[in-house]
Amino acid sequence: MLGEPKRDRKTERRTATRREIIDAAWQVARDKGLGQVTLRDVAELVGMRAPSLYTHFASKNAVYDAMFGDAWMQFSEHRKAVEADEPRTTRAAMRFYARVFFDFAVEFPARHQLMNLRTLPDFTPSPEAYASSMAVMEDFAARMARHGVQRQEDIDLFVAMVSGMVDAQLANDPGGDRWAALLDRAVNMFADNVGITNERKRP
Amino acid sequence: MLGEPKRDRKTERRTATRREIIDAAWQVARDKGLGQVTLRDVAELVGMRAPSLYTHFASKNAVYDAMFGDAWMQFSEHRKAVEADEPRTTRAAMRFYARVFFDFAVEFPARHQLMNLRTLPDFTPSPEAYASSMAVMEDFAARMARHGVQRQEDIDLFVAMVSGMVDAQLANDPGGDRWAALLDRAVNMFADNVGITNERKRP
DNA sequence: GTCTATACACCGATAGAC
DNA sequence: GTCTATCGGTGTATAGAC
Repeated sequence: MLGEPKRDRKTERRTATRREIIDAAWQVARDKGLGQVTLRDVAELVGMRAPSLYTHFASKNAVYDAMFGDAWMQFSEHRKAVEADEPRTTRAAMRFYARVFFDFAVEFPARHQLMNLRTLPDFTPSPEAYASSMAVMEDFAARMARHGVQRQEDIDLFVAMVSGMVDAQLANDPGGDRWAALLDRAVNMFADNVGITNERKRP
Repeated sequence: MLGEPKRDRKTERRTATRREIIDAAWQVARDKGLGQVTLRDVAELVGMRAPSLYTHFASKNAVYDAMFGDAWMQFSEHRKAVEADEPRTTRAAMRFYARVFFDFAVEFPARHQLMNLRTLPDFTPSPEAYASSMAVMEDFAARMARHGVQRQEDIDLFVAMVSGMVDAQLANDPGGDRWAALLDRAVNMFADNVGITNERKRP
């Protein structure tokens, strides 16, 4: 009797197709906006008809859900990719965290909208997709803890502040740097508030 | 010969109908979400057919534009209505400004989305509508100036921070108070940063 | 199993009768 | 000024070809 093949080629093909569909959806979102993603446009980019997408996703919101999880995965990988540049002193590290998040968000507003706002009709991330968001937040909290910032309220304040800078930048000065130029100051303001008194190094 | 009538009854009726349409659109936005506003639903609420709305507005985005201007008018009037409660000391006044804005936004997320985010497909406020937003901001800047906060960057930082708290509250803890409870702390953090050293009174 | 063809209900918008 | 009729486009669903 033959054993099972080492690799399940059928499953591999399915996940590859899902990957293609998600990438196509990102491209449409980047070109036309998050809310302007239509299944017909996505299907055309991957060389299919719109109804065929239902073979791979149960609904359009299921595509959004996969994109939500994917976006936080992207951020997680991007953070790892720039990890070598992370400064060793506390305040500089915090400015770095904020800048990485800010630039990532502003570079692709539709993705930021999906990740950090709840403006899509009838879409709420599934628990599985939300988990990838939580993983990033917990990783961030751990880094902040190493700098002596332990409390959840501190993390919440930092995140809301940086995200607010992003939204102000996108809504009131798209393409400019009016709020980007204020980001370092905002982080220093936060560092003062949580009692970071010097540029002490991490252990 | 008869002179012109003192009041233009036809114009009055037209503006009254526009008012009815805008109010109906707000009701739909509150019930179903900003992006779920359909001309058919709005028309039904005012007792008309959808195409008849085009007699009063050139497009659906023209309705959104009128709502945008109306929303900032609403905030302006609400601010005046609570003016008597404004504390006389600087930090308390700033906490008050933030709280008034925060509560106004959280009470009606769809309105906040229209006022402070740019997530509606193909909608950008017209210069006329944006002017009512600018008027509110200039009034706010004047109040902050009386407390010794003069620079535009300071105002920008304050606004982005408070708006960020609103979005974090709506996206990550809808109906709760996780970020609402951090608002006073955020304002005090800002006051420290701009050098408000005491609870000095306004002149 | 995967995809195509087709249909449905709804959307914003326009044309033209009255 | 409001109506009916209608257009192209949308998300969704199902039947059936291969």
